[in-house]
Order: sequence, then structure tokens, then C-alpha cells
Amino acid sequence: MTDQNGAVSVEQIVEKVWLSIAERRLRPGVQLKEEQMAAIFNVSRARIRQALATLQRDGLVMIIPNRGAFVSKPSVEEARDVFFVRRTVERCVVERLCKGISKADTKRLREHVAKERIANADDITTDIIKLSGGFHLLLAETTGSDFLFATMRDLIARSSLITAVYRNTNRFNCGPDEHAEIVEAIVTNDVDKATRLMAHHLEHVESELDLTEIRDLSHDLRAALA
Amino acid sequence: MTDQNGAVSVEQIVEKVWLSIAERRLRPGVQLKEEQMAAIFNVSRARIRQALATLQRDGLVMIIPNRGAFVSKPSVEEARDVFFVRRTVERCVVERLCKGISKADTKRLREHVAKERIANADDITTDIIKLSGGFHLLLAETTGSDFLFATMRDLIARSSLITAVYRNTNRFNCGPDEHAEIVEAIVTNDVDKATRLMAHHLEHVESELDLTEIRDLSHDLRAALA
DNA sequence: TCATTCCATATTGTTGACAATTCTGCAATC
DNA sequence: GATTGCAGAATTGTCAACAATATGGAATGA
Repeated sequence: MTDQNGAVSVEQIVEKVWLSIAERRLRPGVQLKEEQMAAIFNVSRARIRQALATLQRDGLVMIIPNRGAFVSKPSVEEARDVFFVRRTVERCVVERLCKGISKADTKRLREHVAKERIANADDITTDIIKLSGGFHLLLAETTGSDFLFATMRDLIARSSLITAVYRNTNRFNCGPDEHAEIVEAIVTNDVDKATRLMAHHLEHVESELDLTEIRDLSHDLRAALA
Repeated sequence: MTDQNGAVSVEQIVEKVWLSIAERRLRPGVQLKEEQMAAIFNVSRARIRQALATLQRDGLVMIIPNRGAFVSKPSVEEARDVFFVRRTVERCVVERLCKGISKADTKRLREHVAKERIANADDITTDIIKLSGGFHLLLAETTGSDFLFATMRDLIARSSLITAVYRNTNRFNCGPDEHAEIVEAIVTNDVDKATRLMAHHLEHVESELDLTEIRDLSHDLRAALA
């Protein structure tokens, strides 16, 4: 949590908030007050502001001038959008990877899936959330394309928020088994199978969301009427 | 340039730098010193830092801790990546728009193309650059998808930088004629034609870049050797 | 002559205080 | 009883000074 100097870095603050949102401990609409957060993390407000700006970039919080930062409240349309774009972008990712993947990358992917299995077996929610998003991020990183990676970073962050808001079931079925299948299809350069599995996987994840109604987990009247 | 109080907003600083990069007046590798910029815009360093953070998010500058902010130097691979992703994302955009577009949106698109024609006729470089990127951005905005819009915003910003670095010709052939054709294909709901025209248009833009060699427009020895 | 060390300078990073804005509770008014 | 106006409190926005770090060149020694 702290580095050599006992201070918390911006990245650590961002990750902490990100996880709190993904774990539903921070609900959409809640205001993230700077001074309050500065006290919690024991850093100056400037660093908190920097973290909030990053979280805004990632679409997790919404900053209103002179009002403050609030946990984002994605609409059903936005949720569908994110999955729509994910389908196309992740298809690109898989197609690229099927053109050939190094031994080292294969190893990294398999090891990641192994970690996911362990987290699932031990039922450690924090790890499950981090690793299941991390898998898709790792795929993008493996393509070697900085831009694909950056795009997926955005998509995964927003997906976490959407999952937190609209998830129906309590279990995370974006599980290691489907991930493992995708990896194996990629290492055998089977483009058709890999893209089909990825498409199916994303449909599966989306199907576990209830995207029929607007969920309002907050009690902020102002936001509800805006 | 200035608001009521005579101060320059963060957004204005970002746009100014963005344009300077697109117009090749700020070259890749050049360091953007905070104090220097604060003096130029007559604001405090804090505001400059905020603007630099935004520019980093857009991929236009690279911030190295304890070293400073430098105008990004996209590699040939990164350049190809951006156009690769643009082809898929803009295809999505066009497909969506072909499903139906309102009268008001049609009007906005046609008016935008008209503005582009005027800028081209009058040969106002600043307007040409802003409007030709703005066209693609307007298409994304018209889909109504916040995420598609945000993604295109990123892509256009990076494309501007890439064009500035790797452009061969002096003329901007991302001209209004091809844009006009795309708009007309969209308003007639001709998906095949619209996607074909968009693909061709992007190929055209990319073809005017020289993506065979690493261009180093800067004179910063350290950066050149890094 | 070349490599290395050290110090002065320049630049970024951080902090706490102050200014501007917004929110909240209460009282006065219709 | 509901609404408006106002003052105090809470919160965000801005700034300028200070601390930490990196840079570049001179001095030193092989």
C-alpha cells in the first residue's frame, strides 16, 4: 500500500478506487470528496486530484466543475456500446495473435489462466476481478500494439463498472475455462475457432447482465433527475 | 483566447498545443517546459501541468517522471496500429449510421462538409486541419455512442500527430470530396457503398504517408539516441 | 586525451494556504 | 404549507513557495 517513503502513489489510489467500484463497495453517484480521500490515503489533495483525473479518463468517475467527482453511472446504452466495441476490438486482437505467438507469450498467457484458476478455487473476489479483466488486457498487450492495449485498457475499466452495476448473478462466470480455451485456440493458430470462442465468451459475459432497466444504485436525487 | 477573467483555460491550452503539433510548428521530441509554457499562456504551472496530463492522455505528449513532457514521436508501427484500429472502428461507425440517420444529423454533416470546402478554397491551413479531423469525429458523435466518440477522439488526436510526422505531400487530400461522398452514401442507407468509401478514404489518407522509415524531425540528441 | 566525480543550475514534484464557488440549514415571507 | 433569501459551512479551484531530482559543465586524475 505504501512505498519507501510511506506515501501512496497515484497509481495505487487509482487501483484502490477501481477495485472498490468493481466490488460494489463504491456505488455509482457517490461523491468522492478530495479532502476525505486525502485523509484516507494520507496524501495531499493534489495527488488525489491527479488520481481523480485519471479515473475520469478511464470513465470510472465523472468530474463536474466546482462540484466534484462522482462515481460514474453508465446508462444501458453506454453498457451496450462498450460491449459492442469490445466485440470488434477483441476480434482484432485475437486475429492478430493467431498470426503467430512466441513461446514466451504462450507461457505468460497459460500462467495467467493458471492464476485465475487458483483465485477461483480459493474464491478470492479481489483477485478474481483483477485477473479476469487482466486476461483480456494481457491478450491486447501481447499483440505488441500500444494502441490496442490502450483501447482495451479503457474498455476493461468501463466493463468493470458496467459489470458492477448491472450484474445479475453473484458469481463471476467470466471464468478461467473459457479463457483457457481461447488461449489454446490461439496457440494452434486456429483463427476461426479463436474468434468464435471470443465472441461466445463476450456474449456469455454480457448475457449475465440485466441490461433491460436503468439501475440506480445511488440515492442522489439530483443525479436521478438530471 | 482568454475568458472573462483574462485567463486561459486548460482546454484552450490543450487545443493550442494540439494545433501547433498538427501544423508541425512543434516537433516530436521537443520538451514542453512547464515554466516556459506558464509564461507564454500567462497562467500558473498547475494549470499547465493539467493541460500536459490531458495531452498525454491523448497520446500527443509523453511525460517522463522527473524529466518532463515531450512531444510524442510515434513509431512506424504505432502509426500503422492507429490506422489499423481506425479502419475497424470507423467501419463500425459507418455501419451504425447507415441503419438510419435523422434529418437534423444529415443537415449537420452536410454543413460540416460545406465548411470544409470553404476552408479548402480559402486555403486556411488551421481550419483545414481542424475540420478534416472534425468530420470523422462528427460521424462518431452522430452515432450517439459515447464510447465510440471517445475512442475516435483518441484516434483522431493520434492521427493528427502521425500525419504531422509522416506526411509526404504538402496538400491535405483528406479532402471534402471524399467526405461528401461518404455522407451521401450514409443518408441513402447504402451500407456497402458507405463502408467501401470509408475504407478507400482511409487507405487514401494512409497512402500519403511515408511509413517506411523512422522520421526524426527533432534536433534533440538525447531523444534521437534513446 | 578521455573518463569520472562533483557542484551549480535548471526543471519537475509536492505541499499548504488562500480564493472562489457551491451546498445546507434556518428564518422570513407570501 | 411552500417558497425564497441569506448567512455559515463545506468543498473545489488556484497559486506561489519549497523540496527533490536531473542536467551540464568544470575540475580532477589516469
